[in-house]
Amino acid sequence: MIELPKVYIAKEVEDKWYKDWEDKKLFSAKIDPAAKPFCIVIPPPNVTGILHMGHALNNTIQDILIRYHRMKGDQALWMPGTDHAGIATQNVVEKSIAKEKLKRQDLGREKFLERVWVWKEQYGSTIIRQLKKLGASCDWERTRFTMDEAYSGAVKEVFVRLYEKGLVYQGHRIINWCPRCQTALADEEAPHQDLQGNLYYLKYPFKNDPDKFIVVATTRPETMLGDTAVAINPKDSRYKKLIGKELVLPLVNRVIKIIADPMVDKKFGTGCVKVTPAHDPNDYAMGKAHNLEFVNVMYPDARMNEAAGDYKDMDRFEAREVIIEDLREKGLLEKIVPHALSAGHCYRCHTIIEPYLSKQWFVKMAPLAEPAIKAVKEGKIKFYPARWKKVYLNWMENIQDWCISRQIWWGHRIPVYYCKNCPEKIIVSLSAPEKCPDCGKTDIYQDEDVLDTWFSSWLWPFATFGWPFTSHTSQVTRHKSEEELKYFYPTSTLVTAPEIIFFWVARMIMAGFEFMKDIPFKDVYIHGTVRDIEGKKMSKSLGNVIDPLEIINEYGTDALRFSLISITAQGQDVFLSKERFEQGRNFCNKIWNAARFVLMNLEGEAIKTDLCVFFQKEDLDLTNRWILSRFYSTLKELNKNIEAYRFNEAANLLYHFFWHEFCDWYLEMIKHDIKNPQNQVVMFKILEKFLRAAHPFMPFISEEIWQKISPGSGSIMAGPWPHIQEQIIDRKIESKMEIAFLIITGIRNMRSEMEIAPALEIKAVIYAGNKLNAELISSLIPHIKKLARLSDLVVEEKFQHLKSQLTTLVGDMHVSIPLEGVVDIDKELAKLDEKIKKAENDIKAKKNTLSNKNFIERAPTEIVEKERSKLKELEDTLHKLKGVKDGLQ
RNA sequence: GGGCGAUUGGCUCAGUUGGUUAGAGCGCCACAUUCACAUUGUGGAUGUCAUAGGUUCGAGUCCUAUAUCGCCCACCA
Repeated sequence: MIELPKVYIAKEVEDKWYKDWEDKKLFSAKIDPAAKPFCIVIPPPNVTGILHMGHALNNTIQDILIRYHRMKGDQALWMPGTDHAGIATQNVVEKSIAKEKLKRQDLGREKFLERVWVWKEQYGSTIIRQLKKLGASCDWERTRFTMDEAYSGAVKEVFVRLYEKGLVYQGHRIINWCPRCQTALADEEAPHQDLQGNLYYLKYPFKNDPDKFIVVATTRPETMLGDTAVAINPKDSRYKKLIGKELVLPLVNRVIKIIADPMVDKKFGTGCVKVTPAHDPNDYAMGKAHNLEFVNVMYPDARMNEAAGDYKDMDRFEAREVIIEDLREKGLLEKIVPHALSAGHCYRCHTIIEPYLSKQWFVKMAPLAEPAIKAVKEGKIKFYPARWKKVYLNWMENIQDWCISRQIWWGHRIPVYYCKNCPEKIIVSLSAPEKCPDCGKTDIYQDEDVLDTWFSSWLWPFATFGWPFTSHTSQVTRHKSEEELKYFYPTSTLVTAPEIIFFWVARMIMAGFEFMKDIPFKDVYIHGTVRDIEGKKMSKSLGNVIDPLEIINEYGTDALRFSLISITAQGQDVFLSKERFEQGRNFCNKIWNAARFVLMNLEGEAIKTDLCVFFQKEDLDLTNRWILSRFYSTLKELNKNIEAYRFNEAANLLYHFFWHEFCDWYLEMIKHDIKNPQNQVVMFKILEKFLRAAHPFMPFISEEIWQKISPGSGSIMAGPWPHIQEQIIDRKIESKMEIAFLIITGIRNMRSEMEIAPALEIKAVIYAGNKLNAELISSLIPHIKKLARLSDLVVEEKFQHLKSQLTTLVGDMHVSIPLEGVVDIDKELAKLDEKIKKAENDIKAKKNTLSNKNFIERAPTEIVEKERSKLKELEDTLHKLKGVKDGLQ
């Protein structure tokens, strides 16, 4: 007999087993030609990251897949690592040095980067430690960082290769500029958000007739300082004749021309557009087309610059106010109309983006997109749920060039060098050239900018294996890495959130084709976003965050994982409240106590007995055959659902089987005959196999119990996944038992209705209807008697109408309980009559109310409705009471 | 402007190619406690599956509109 404590205390077992798994290197995967590879690369969390519910969900799903495949015998590799997260990390470290009243410029590039590395060493593994708390079975020895030396080599290699292919180029363009982070951003990094702004109508006087104006409408009046034209639509009859006329730009007194461009919408505003080529992408295009001057009026921090004259040094929004006031004073402001608009916001600091003209590096995307589109269209890569395929294709088919240079310090420095003597010369090279290839001088300096973080993470599925292997010092390790990449690539499944599709998923597919000539992964599982119970995104500023570590602390990791998974329908957002985790905790406790019960009652030999011995003998009774059949049916469904990424279904299968079939029915049935050898073996085997099947979902409790029941047999995670025994699955047996359950429930129901004390044993008669049923029921008599608390159960073939017996129908069988001597029938009848009388009176009263015209007309409709439904309820009750009375007589 | 998702008992949600009587968790009501588990057990109540049409032998599921909510994308100044 093995004894377990009464309550499962997660805290006391989790760390112990995690350490044991790590010590035994159970997470490590290696090349095994005899096994199938199964590989997941983790979406690398930011080094600045701390575990939130999104991570918890994302990594639980990955861990389930990895543990499942590992138990199935695959070489399951979960490649871990972190992302240097350029802007985010730089911001964090800048904040930290700000406490010392320092700016990064005070330290200088080198010193600042030293500080970032120190910070990274100190805090960068926080998220890794937290993933371990979650039970993540990553192959930690492989942990990569996107700024590792080898990884950085891959990034450089890719830049150089793409440059040589003509796919990386430098361009002078309007890009998304974050004035706070002071860097360019890619389009995806500047998501649009709706704003309530104004449309300002400004009057621009004609040069030759200063009393007359043309009126332009703008949402950003401060940019007027940089206007170099006013545009109208060439087909606009109102303004056609004005084309070529000159205006005097107010406040700056620059003479600008009226030009015609088809891009102008006649219907918007006045139909006249101020053109600011240096501050708006459309205006930029017009500026190019019409050969206009480009006047940049802002500093990189969005204060107005010298070109803004008197407004110099004002912030852009302050300048906006002042300019409007100045124009108003001069009578050049026609009106201000409230106007809803949307503007890009920095995805790191939420500052409103300034479209800004600058020189940046870009990747030409269309050629890269082509094979990536094809692969998804042809189904080589599948999205789960499939609807994301459309989102992906839509984006890919309209892909824009990717701005990859960032004006920050933390990141991969662009491998481009310039010669001070040859200003036009661009040297793209993996390492710093010693001298200029043109003039031979050594006055060489590197591009100041770094690369977009995503320009490194798009290589994650293969760069983590050491690609392109140039940094390997020895042939042996190089060979090993190359072989590993061959074995594990393409990886199996990518698990991520929808907002990452463009940033990362799409780009990995492109990089995969470009550099590996193959897809990076076969399946993409997109899970939902974790939200609070009101559907709001969890965020610190809203204060609605549920901290997974707090849940782990309070309820246990398995409770967290199980609860999270069981409510995550494929691809749907998850609405969470703290109470949800009680379900997982309760389930853990149920498993714990069932195991405790089994172990308490287990005799030594059962553990060692081979289940197959019984099967061959075919001498298992109905109950045991039933639970075995149910287990394997469940297992079959479980496999199917895990493989179809239907994790909630999988979790619910485990839950339902264990709680409501194994505990509520099976254990209750065998309880009174628990020392029966076949019950001993079957209950033990089911527990054991269930633990294995539950392990990917609930790794800790399954291991803890496993170790109690199978000491010395190694970790459950290294053991095999239960094998489906098709021959045990028997629908007939299952439906036979279902009939028994219906009978038991029927009797319990009648007992409850008659208010028969639970402890009181009564008699029951089953009129089976035919011989077959009669035989079946007879074999179940002990179970039914026990579970329905019967002193006696008689099975008859033909139904007999007897007095004082309450009957319920189960299929074609009548299940009756004689009430004579059990309840005082006269008393019951009297009670019933009283109830019936009261119901009838109530109904009368309600009907009276409802037939009162005044009431119907004057009372609020909801009150009337309430009265009506009350009446209906009463009528139903009456009907039922009469039914009960009929049965009793 | 385009696209996507959601709408099912009091609450939160499942419901996989259309197929018997639409499920779960939580909550609620009644009963049970020397029994592995009150983080429990037994029983119960609550649904015109958003609305209107259509296809079908059959629709929560498919089609077409409509409404409400949410999300994503987009260069209307």
